[in-house]
Formats: sequence, structure tokens, C-alpha cells
Amino acid sequence: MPAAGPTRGASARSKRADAVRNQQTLLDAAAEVFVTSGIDAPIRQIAARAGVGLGTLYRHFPTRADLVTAVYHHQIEACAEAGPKLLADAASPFDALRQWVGLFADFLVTKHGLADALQSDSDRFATLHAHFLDRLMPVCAQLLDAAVDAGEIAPGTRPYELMRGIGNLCIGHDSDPRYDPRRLIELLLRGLRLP
Amino acid sequence: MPAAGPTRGASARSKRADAVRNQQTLLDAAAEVFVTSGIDAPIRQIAARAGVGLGTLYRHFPTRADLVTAVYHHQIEACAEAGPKLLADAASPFDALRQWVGLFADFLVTKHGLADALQSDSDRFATLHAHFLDRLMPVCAQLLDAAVDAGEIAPGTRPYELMRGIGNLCIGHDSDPRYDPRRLIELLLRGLRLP
DNA sequence: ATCGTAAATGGAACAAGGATCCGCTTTCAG
DNA sequence: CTGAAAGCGGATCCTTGTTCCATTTACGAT
Repeated sequence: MPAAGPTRGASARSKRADAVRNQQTLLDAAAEVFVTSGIDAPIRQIAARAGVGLGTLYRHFPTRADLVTAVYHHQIEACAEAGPKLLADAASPFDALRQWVGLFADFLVTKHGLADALQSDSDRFATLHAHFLDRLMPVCAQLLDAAVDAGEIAPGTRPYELMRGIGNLCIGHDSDPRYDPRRLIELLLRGLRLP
Repeated sequence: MPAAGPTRGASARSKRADAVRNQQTLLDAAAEVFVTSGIDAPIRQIAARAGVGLGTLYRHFPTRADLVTAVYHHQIEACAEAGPKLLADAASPFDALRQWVGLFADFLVTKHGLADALQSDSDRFATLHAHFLDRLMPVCAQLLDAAVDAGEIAPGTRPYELMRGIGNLCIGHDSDPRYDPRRLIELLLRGLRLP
């Protein structure tokens, strides 16, 4: 992987230093604002927090999804990398699946409004949706396949559907203390299991 | 139940005829617009379709949730009344529960965006949410209790959580052909069942 | 060191939708 | 018939997203 550092000798005008700086500033500001005001915070608020103009924000992140994707990029990676690791370490493929689903759910649940955004009916978050799927669906598929091969669950459950279902169940977890997605996710997994 | 008719002899100025007429016109217009443009259609569009001013719409239905609730009121009633009926007719309580959940899911799925609205993170739809719960949760509770008493499912699953889960699973069903909430709901019910 | 220019910037300006307010109109009890 | 309360409509304001462009800045070339 090419270092993301200065890379001074690049061809043409590589990238202006102020642009790099601003991009990072925006990322930091967005992360803070997402925590306090949720993922749907006004664009202006983020730009203001970063101390840059609206145009600058739009230049670096044309859509809100791009910004969200960038902010949570490393956490998505971590979740993706945990899949094979769990498969190798867990007592059984099904156990690995359960643990991974737990990680995935935790990720969605701890980021205020992330789950909501992911399933947003419009395509305002199409990029985010796509990135999640590209990176995570293969991991989920691998876990499912392993569990099927081990005879622990019935074949026929598609990774997309499962991930989407988990994501949906995580929506609005914080709006009512009576609702805990984890219990329902556990039920879903029980339903998956072969008798 | 007191008749909703003219009720001419009521005390004081009962209710002006034009107001009643407009309310009905708005309801009809909203129903049409919801079908074509979804539940999030601009308020202006509904007022225009009804041929009334914005002020009139806001007077009759202060929030969007009020309008939605009114439009779907009779369908909510039908769903509520189906509960006891199914319990009496079905082969077993669990079967009744399964059928009722099917009805509930169908309702949410056929109304473009209803499920989304119900779980909307903000409280823009608080009224709608409350009405759904008031009317339907007791029904769900009755079905769950019956299934528990019959020894078909384990106790401990709360009606609120189940309904909310079903609702969440129905979100965005039409945004991707690969996603069919019914399969996941079936999985959830399987997970509920005692071994 | 300075210079020319493409990249980057900031924020004014426009669009869309929700909510409010108030002068005018309609209804209807007396 | 009449007056006043209820109802009406849409102009207006607010918030938020999005675009656009005159100005500023960094930096490779000279």
C-alpha cells in the first residue's frame, strides 16, 4: 500500500497542502458533530465547526454519504477484518457468525443514526450503502457459507438480506429503552439455526 | 360509539359544515398523494390537490403524523380487530400470531414509507407511533400470551419489542428486490418458537 | 526570489419544504 | 337579518441543501 504521506515527488501538482489540511480538519469536525448532533446534522454546522466555507466542504465531500464514509472508514475496515479472524478463532462457524453479527450491530448502534442512514429510503446515502456492502457483504457471506458447510444452519439465507435485516433492527435503538435490537438479533440467529 | 354524522343538535356551535367538508376533502387528497408520492410528500402538494390553502391543512392536521394517522385509521382498526378473530379461528395460538404478524407486515409494506415513518428517529411522527402502539400493542400482547400459555413459545418476549422489530424489518422493502422482509420475519418467528 | 496559473476557498445566492400569522370570508345561532 | 366566532388562504419567514464564481493561495517553473 502506497504511503499516504507527503509523497513530494508525485507527477504534476500533487496536492496542495492547505487542501490536505482542510480535508483532515473537516473530517475531525464532522466526527465531533456526528457524535453530538447525529449523522444528519446540518452541513453548515460541520463547515462552521471546521472553520471553512460551505464550498470547501462540498469540494472535499460532494455528498453527505462521502463524508460519513470517510469518517467511519477505519471502523468499517476493522469490522471487515474481524470476520476471518473470528472464523479462525471461534469454537464453531456459527459462533463466529454470532460474534461478528454482534460486532456489526455494535458498530451501527454506537453511531447515532448510522443504521437509519444506511437504510434511508432515498438514495441520499447510496455511496455509503454501496461501500458498506462492498466491504462487508463478502465477509458475511464467508461466515454464512462456513456455517452452512458445518451443517449448523440451513442454506438459502443470503448475506445481503441478513445484513440488511440486522441493520434494520438496529434502527432507532436509542429512542426507547424498551427496545433492544440485540435480543431480536439473537432470535433471528436462533431462527437460522438448524434443529 | 357516537355517530360521526351531522349531529345537528349539539351544544354551542357544533362544527361548521365547510370545515367538515374540507377535512374530508383533505383526507381524500392525502390518501391519493400518499399512494403516488409516498408518505413524505410535500404538505403543499396535498393542500393543492385538495384545493385548499396551507393554513386550512395545518388547522385540521397540525402535524403530518395527524394526517397519516387519520388516513390509515380504518386499516389500523382492521388489523386490531383481526387479532382476536385469528386467535379464535386459527389452528393454534402460534399460528394465529404468525398470521397476525403477516397482516401487520403487509399493512406496513403496502403503504409506501409507512414503516420508515413509524421508526423515524426524530419525533416528527410521535403521534402516529403512539396511536399504533395504543391500538395494536394490546392485540399483539394477547397473541403472545396465548402462545406462551399454549407452551409454543418461551415467555419473555415483549410485545413492544416484537412489533418494533417487525416494523423495522419492513423498512425500505421496496428499495432492493433482494430484500424481502417476510423471510426475515419468518426467521424471527422460528427463533421465538420453543424447541 | 518572483511570477503565472491552476487549485482552492468562502460565502452569497438560489431552491425546496415546513411552519406561522393575519386580514378576509363564511356560517349559523339568536 | 345580523354580528361575531369559526374557518380560510396564501403571503411570509425559517431552516437546510446546493450551486456558482470572484478572490485568494500555494507552488513549480524560471
